[in-house]
Amino acid sequence: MAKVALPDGSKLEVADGTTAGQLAEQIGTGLAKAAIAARINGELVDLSTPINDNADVQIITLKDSEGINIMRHSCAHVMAEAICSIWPATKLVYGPTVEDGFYYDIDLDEPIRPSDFQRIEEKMREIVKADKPFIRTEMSRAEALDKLAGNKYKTDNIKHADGDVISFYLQGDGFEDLCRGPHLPSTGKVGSFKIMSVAGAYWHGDPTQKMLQRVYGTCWPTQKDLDDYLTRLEEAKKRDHRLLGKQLDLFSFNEAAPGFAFMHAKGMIIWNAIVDFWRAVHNKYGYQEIKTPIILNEQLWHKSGHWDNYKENMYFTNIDGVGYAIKPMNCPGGCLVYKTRQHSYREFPMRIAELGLVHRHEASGVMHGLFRVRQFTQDDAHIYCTPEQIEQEIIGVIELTFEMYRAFGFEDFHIELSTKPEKHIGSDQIWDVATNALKDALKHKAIEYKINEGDGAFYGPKIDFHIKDCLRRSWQLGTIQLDFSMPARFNLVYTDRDNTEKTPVMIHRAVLGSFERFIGILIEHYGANFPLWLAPEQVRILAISEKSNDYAKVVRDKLKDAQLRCGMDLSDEKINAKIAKAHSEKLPYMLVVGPKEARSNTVNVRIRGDKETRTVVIDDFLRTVKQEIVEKKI
RNA sequence: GCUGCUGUAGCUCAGUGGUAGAGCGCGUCCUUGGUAAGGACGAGGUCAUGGGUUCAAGCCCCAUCAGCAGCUCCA
Repeated sequence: MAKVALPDGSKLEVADGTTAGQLAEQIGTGLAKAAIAARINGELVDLSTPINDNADVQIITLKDSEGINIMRHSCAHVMAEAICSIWPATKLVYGPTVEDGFYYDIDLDEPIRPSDFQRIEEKMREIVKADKPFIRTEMSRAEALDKLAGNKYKTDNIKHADGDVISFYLQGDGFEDLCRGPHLPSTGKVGSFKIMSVAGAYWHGDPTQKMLQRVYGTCWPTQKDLDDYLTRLEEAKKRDHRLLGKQLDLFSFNEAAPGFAFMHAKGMIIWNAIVDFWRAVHNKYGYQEIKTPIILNEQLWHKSGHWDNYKENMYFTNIDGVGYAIKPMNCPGGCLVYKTRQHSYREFPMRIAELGLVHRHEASGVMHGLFRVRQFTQDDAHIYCTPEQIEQEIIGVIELTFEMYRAFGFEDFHIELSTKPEKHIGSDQIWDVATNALKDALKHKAIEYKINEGDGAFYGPKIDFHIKDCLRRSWQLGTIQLDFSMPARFNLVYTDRDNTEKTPVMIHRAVLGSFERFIGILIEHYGANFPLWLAPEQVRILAISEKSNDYAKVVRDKLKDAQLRCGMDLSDEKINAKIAKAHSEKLPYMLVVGPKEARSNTVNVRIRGDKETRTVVIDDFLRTVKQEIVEKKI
């Protein structure tokens, strides 16, 4: 008999050789039915795995996230079988689970098209209906390599696998695939699925390798779960800043300037509101603001290291036969400003901000609305300080960053620390000092972070602040980069207490990152329902009929005098249509005015997303909304 | 940059080798109204661009440009 410990602490005795699946039956028929895999002594295994003595065993069901993932992975195998049966020339590569689904990379010369999805799904349904058991077989690494000799993808997978035991899974009596497992007991346990998309993906993520086809699918325990997921995707798409930006006339793009955004009047109102706020916060945190040229002599970029490390991303031009570059970063220009006069340690830390317009040549395939463009405005700053001041300054930047993010209602962001890349300037020792300074500051603020080895800027390590868009794609906002190299390259100096000249430390930092991207993120974050302080049109007055147009104008003038961004709908439409239109334009406040309101000097206030209305005197309305703007209420 | 898909009215999209379509929006007129879209009429097109096939191309073929999804890369 073998002793088994269950997650609730209870102990159970089972006969030697009992499998995890049989154990589930022993615990209860309900559990046995729901069981799809097990965790024995911390390791996820098939239900067919025998249990040895003194094992901790947990039966995994679809209620566990591991269970869902196992089902999705099994679904990937079902899809692989379906694809192989339709296109026998298919060579399978790798089929992992991802958030909300799975994909399978395949090597097949004939492109799979969205119009093929239906017949793949039909084939998959056949396989699921046949309820074929997943049968695991194991062999040694050498045997596996022998078995798959000639299959470069699978032998490569074996080489990357841990341990000496290599496993295969057979679905029924036909399709077999190399796989670590575990899997569902049989294909019948696969829930509701859908093929989502197909796209190219390099083998091993390496652009020099063959482009494979990556078929994405999703899989959920029930049809309702799948439907809910698809509905969620639809809802998310409605928040897409590219659609909302067009619908609400905020910005546009044109073939004449791919990757360069045209900001429209309404978009600029949001932009300027953010700039005003940004200036106020930076003033509070002791920053000065400068502006440097967009075009600078090529020699400067040789000196800064950009020529050697960033040239592929830069645009160049020529003035009177002399080479110039369009700046991709603001730091060299900032260094020139620093050098215009002497500096003392007494001035430090010197926090110099710049809303700098930079141009970077991005590959054509990576452009993405306002999130990835070729021209953007960075809310940049360079802090010049002594080595002793680094940690405190970084802490200050983190506090400023959090204060700004909070003002926009962002709570869900994560932080990454990136270390020395292959292409870099500066000694290893300098990199260690800089990296540790960033780590210490994060530790001091008790901030959790992820490390990205080799992802730093070429001049120093960095801390990045990331946020997710409506479709859960992650985007970088702010960044803090420590730089010991650029000040030396530009011979920046300050006079220290002991009257000797020393090289300052430079901290590059951006909080919102790029104004363009940040506005895109805000559009998705709010679903374009901007808080009052950001809304392009804060209030619209809707006249009941032409007879009330004059009163509407009186109200409008009063609100304009109070600095509110106020529009007026005097069109030849009924009030219902005016409300519907204002609603579709996501107006925060609608003021309906008719003869009644004109008589009493009031407005009937209708708040976005609220069916209730109330009538108030104009001055009361003004007081309330002005307070809401001052508070930046979200 | 790579793989695949897409490109038709301001927007969203139908369109089967043989006369260019709808809804919304826009303009004019009617309507003068009370809380999420009143009615009539009208204007609006180099079917992305350039080649090719064909008696005939929005539709088929090739190239280019742009967009979308993903990969790689990045704020």
